[in-house]
Amino acid sequence: MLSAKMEDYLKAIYRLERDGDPPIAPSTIAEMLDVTAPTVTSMVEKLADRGLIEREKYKGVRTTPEGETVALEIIRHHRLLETFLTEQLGYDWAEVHEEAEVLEHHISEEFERRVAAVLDEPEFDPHGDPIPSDSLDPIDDESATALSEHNEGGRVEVARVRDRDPDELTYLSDAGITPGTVLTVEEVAPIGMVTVQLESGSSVSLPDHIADAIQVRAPETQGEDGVSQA
Amino acid sequence: MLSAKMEDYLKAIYRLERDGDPPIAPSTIAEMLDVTAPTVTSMVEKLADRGLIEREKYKGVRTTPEGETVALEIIRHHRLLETFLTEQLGYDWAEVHEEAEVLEHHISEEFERRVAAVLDEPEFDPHGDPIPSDSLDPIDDESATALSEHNEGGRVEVARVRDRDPDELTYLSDAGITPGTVLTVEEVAPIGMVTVQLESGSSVSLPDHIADAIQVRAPETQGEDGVSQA
DNA sequence: CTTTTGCGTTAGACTTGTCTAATTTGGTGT
DNA sequence: ACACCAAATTAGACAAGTCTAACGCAAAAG
Repeated sequence: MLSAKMEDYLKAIYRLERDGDPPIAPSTIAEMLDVTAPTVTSMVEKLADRGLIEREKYKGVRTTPEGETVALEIIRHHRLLETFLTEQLGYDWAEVHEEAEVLEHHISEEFERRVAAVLDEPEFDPHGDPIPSDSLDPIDDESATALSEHNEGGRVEVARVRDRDPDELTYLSDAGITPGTVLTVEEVAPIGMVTVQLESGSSVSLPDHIADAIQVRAPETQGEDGVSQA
Repeated sequence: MLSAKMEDYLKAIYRLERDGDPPIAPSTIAEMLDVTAPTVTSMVEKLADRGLIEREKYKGVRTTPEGETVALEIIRHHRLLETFLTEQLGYDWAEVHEEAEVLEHHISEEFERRVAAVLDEPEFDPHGDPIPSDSLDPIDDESATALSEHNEGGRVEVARVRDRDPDELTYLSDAGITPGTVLTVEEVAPIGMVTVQLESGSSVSLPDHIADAIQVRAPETQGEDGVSQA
């Protein structure tokens, strides 16, 4: 059996592979998990022994297919739990991350199955992140672009919000911005700020680091066709 | 913060106090938790240092009020989870114990509150065990008697089933015996077996160890007054 | 082609929870 | 009162996961 810690490392490595490029340097892992470099060295040795990552000394690591499957399993747990907490227990999207971060390591496969069934096999979590399927096939993550890359006048739909800061998430949902929200880029100020206009007409200004975290795509062509992820 | 292990010891000690009498001997704790005696010695030292139990060397331990509160908190988590798993996720009462045994250590206070609210502040879990209130006051456990102590002809209502063996629990629920079931003692055989008759007319024979685990009380005088725990 | 410098690894220690083996304690039986 | 026995404690070891300090590699700078 894998420990919760090993699962955390695997999840972190997988995430870093998705963003940057393999191999992933120990220092990067250390920073993400807030541990020291020697701690990472000893843990990656263990994961490599188990065949969950490939390791090249002094270079870095990359997940093996088995390691990727483990990471996807944990991510599936995490996102199912986040969805469950919001839909069934009335949590706000700002609160769910922390709770899911702990529980993801402790639920059984039975629990996973039953939650997925109760939620009707959801495909996206409350932040718009895709939930890996039961078969744990790799997910394609890259169909959306950051809001910060769009120019004034662009009309887009929020796909995902890659921010886990509770205050910032609460601010966004209070402002009416959640996955599915359609908005227009009103102004890109040169001082590190983007102002968007919602369909309700209200304007919201966002600092760059938040505009970076908001992933958007072309709006649903129109109307309610029922396949929106919200 | 308390580790999951410390919580397990506290819960075990509290349970043993409820059954037998304090002080609780280390060997008893060791057996319940399936660890060796020296392991218990070192753990009770730690718990005593933290003020959660009182310890008399070579005698045994007893919980302090703070220790009791911790135990009740974990028991509340456990029983709320068992109730939640059956009512909201469709688990069978035979399956819930194991899952709750793990999760009880990992849910937040927020999760506890929300589950309790969704379930409308339940007072009993699926096995008929009382759920400690939010204020964690000690619960009185002793209003019921074992089915095995009743004589032929006695008519009783099942209050709790203190058995966690999945096969036995499945057998009982398949036979129609769950908390709230009214039954009559049909025969007490001298070979370690009790036969009861359900209101449906069907008879069920039970070995002593199961009849010991079934706690009963005088049936609700009659009719549906809505305060039954089922 | 050598030196520097940053990052990674090695060495060694600490904590938690566990074990086995050895020793001590306290009550029992004669 | 003494010996004995069962149970508890002490002693010492180990695995997991972490740290700090010391050392070594390898790529960049000159």
